[in-house]
Amino acid sequence: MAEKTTIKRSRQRDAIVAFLKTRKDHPTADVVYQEIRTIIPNISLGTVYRNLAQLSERGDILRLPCDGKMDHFDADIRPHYHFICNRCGCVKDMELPYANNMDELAGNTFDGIITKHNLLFEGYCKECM
Amino acid sequence: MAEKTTIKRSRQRDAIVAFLKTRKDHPTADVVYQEIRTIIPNISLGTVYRNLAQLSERGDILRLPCDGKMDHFDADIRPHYHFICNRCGCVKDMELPYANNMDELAGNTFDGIITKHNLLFEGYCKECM
DNA sequence: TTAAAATTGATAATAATTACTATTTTCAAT
DNA sequence: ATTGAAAATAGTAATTATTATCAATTTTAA
Repeated sequence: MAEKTTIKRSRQRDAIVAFLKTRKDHPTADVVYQEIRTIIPNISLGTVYRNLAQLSERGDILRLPCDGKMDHFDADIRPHYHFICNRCGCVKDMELPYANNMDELAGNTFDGIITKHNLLFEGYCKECM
Repeated sequence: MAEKTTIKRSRQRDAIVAFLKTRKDHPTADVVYQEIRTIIPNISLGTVYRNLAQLSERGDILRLPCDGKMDHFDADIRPHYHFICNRCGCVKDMELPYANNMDELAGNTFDGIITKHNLLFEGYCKECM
């Protein structure tokens, strides 16, 4: 039952995490791939996808769904909201306080269990205005 | 400049809108396709995608992005929030009041223009609990 | 009725992501 | 340090959802 699975470190995964920590712009999988390739030239794109998925499932990074566009990834795991520019596609942090009680509040009027919420703002960033 | 484009009605598009209006569960494009096929057997999947895109761009229906899963479509165009079940994937309406001032509020702490926001709740529906 | 433009069905193409598999790497127990 | 089982990888193939293409059909204003 309890699928015990030992996690072993890898140079590739360490590099992905280290790279994400240097960036504030929440790169996509393909950007991570291109950048890591400058360090580990023969890393596979599948490896990048696999590790981004594993890391976000473990809670070591955040996966940011962006309304149909490609997911972005964030090494800052503190819950916070994001903005996506409809022109250039950049993703930025919002300074709004995170609504910790939002799920509980929403649950009061919902027949089921609410485990989380995702709030994404859209518009145009200052560079695109 | 102003791309004036006359819209002509079509049996296929009328059928898609009519179908969506009979449903409260916000179907995906492929569900729309399967259902419309019982009325118009040789309708093309491309036609369904094309019309769902056109209709949502015109504001006649809502496109609901669902955190990486397939988009769902809603004939009820009054702004409201949604929930997606992480087990069965169903999408349901939330009864929460829509925050009309959210974009303006968020704009106060953001250097750019915010045109809209998308709030999606996740968890388990009552059938899946 | 007619003709220009929108729409369609059928199919091909694309883009993003996942699956597969033989090989390599990691690491706990010797 | 050595070993061996499990995890991870590179490279590639396959899949999935969606969009593009285009000749033929349909719509609608004049």
